[in-house]
Amino acid sequence: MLTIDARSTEPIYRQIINQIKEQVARGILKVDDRIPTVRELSSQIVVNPNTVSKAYQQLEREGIIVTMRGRGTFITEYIPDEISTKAIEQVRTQIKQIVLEGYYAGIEKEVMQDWVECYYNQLGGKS
Amino acid sequence: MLTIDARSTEPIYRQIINQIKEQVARGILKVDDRIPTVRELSSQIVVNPNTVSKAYQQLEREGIIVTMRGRGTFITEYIPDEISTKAIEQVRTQIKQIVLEGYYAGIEKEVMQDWVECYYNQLGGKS
Amino acid sequence: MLTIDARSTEPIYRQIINQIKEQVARGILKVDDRIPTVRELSSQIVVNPNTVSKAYQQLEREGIIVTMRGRGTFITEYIPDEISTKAIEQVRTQIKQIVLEGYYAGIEKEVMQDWVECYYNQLGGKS
Amino acid sequence: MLTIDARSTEPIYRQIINQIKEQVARGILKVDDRIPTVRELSSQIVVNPNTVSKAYQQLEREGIIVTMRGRGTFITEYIPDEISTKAIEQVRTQIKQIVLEGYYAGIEKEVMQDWVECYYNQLGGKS
DNA sequence: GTGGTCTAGACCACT
DNA sequence: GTGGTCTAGACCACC
Repeated sequence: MLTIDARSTEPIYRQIINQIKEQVARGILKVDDRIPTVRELSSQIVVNPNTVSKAYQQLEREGIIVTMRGRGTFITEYIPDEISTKAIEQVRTQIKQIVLEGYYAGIEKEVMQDWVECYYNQLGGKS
Repeated sequence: MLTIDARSTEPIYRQIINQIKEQVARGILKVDDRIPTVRELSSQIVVNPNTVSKAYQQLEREGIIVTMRGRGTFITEYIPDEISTKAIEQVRTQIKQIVLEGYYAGIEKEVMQDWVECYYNQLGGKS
Repeated sequence: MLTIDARSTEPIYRQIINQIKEQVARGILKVDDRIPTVRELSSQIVVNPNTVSKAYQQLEREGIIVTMRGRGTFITEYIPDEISTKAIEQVRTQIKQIVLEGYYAGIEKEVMQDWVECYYNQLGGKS
Repeated sequence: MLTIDARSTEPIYRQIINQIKEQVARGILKVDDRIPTVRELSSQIVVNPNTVSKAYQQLEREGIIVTMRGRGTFITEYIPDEISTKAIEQVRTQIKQIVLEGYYAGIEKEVMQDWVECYYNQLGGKS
C-alpha cells in the first residue's frame, strides 16, 4: 500500500505522512477506515516502529487520523481547525520557490499549471 | 540586497542561492554583474562565511556565477547543461506534493494556478 | 447514563470512574442506589468488561461503591479515610499546571475562578 | 534550572515542557534568552537527548521557542495563533475534573480559588 | 494486542 | 558543535 524510498532525502516519516494524506484526499482511504497498526506497517515497509509512530502522531495532530487505545488507528473526518493563514502562506512561498526552479529547468509556465490541474483533479474523491 | 531569515527552516545557504537565482531570473542581476565577495556578503547579512561560500560553490556548479581569481565573482550567461530530466522530474514531484498541501489548506486549484502565473511572469526579465 | 468518548485521550476506565463520582457528588446517585453490573454496563456502553471491572475495582478501593456478592454493586457512604495530604497535594499540583495552560490559552484568572465556582456548586447535592 | 522527577507518572518530556513554559510565563526566561542545547540539558538532568529533543520540538510547535540550526535554541515572542477554542475547552474540562477531585479530597471551594489566584499572579512577569 | 515513553547509540545536514 | 532522523530494544498503560 505504501512505498518507501529509503534513499530519498525526504525523511521516511514524511513519506508515510504524505502518502496517507494523499490516499485520504484521493478517496482511497475513507473515514472510519482502519489503517495498519504501527507494528504491522513497520514490518511491512521494513522500518523502525518508532518511525511509523512518529508519522502517525503527526497525522493525529493534523486531524487526519485518530487512534483508539488498544483498538487501532482510524481515518477521521478532516475538519481544518480554522482557515490557517500560516499554512496558506507556506504553500504560496513554496510555489514561488518551485516556479523559480521550474524556470531554471526550462519548464513552460503552462506545463506547470497543467501539473497543478492534473494533480488537483486527482484529489477530492469521496467515492 | 539579500534578506536572510535565520529562523526559517530553509537552510541559510539555500536562501542565498534562491535569492540570487531569483534576482538573476528577474533581471535584477545581469550577466557580468559583480556580486559581493564571500566576506563582504557574510558580514553584510551576518552569517558564517562558510555558509556563503557553500552557496557560491553551488551556484558556480549550476553555472549561474563564475569566480575569477583576484577579480571577484560574476553573473554568467546561463546555459542549461542539457534538458535535465532529473530536474524536471524533481519539479513535478514537488508540485504534486504542494498541491496536496494546498488542498488540505483549502486553497482552490485556480488560486494555485494564479500563483504559478504570477510568479512565473515576474521572471524572464532581461531589461 | 454514562457517555464514553472512545476518541478521548482520557482512558475509558477513568471516564467511568469520573462520571460515577460526579453523579454521586451531584446527588444523582445516592447511598444504597444500585449501579449496573459489570456485564450490563459493558454491553450498554460497548466497552470491554475488563475495562468496566477495572473502574469498579478502583471505585471500591476509594470507598465510593461496594459490591455484595450475588446482590450487585451499590453506592456507599463516602468517608474519606483520612485527610489525605497526598490527594490534596496532587490537586494543588494539577491546579498549578492548569492555571499555566489557561494562561497560555489567554484565559483570565477570574474566568477560571468562575469555573471552579460553577462546577463546585453543582456538587454537594444530597437531595 | 530544571528539576526532573523520574518517578512521576508525568512523562519526562512533559515535565521539561511545563517547566520551561512556566519559567517563560513567570519572566524568568525572557524573549531571546538562549536555553541549553539538547545535549547540555540532557546531560545536566541525566536524560536521553531524544527526550529533551522531543520536548523542544513540541515547544517549538507551540511557538514558545525557536531553534536556529547550528546556533542553539531561543525563547521567542509568544503570539497565540488565534484564540484557540479547543485549548480553552480543554482547560475548562480539566478544571471540572479537578474540582471534582478536590471535592472528594475535602478541599473547600475557596481554597481552590485561592490556589488559582496565587498561581496566576505568579505569571505574567516581564521584569 | 494496541500505542506511548524512554534509552543508547549512530549518521547526517547545517553553521 | 548544533539539532534532525533513524534504529534496536525495553517497559508500561490501556483494551
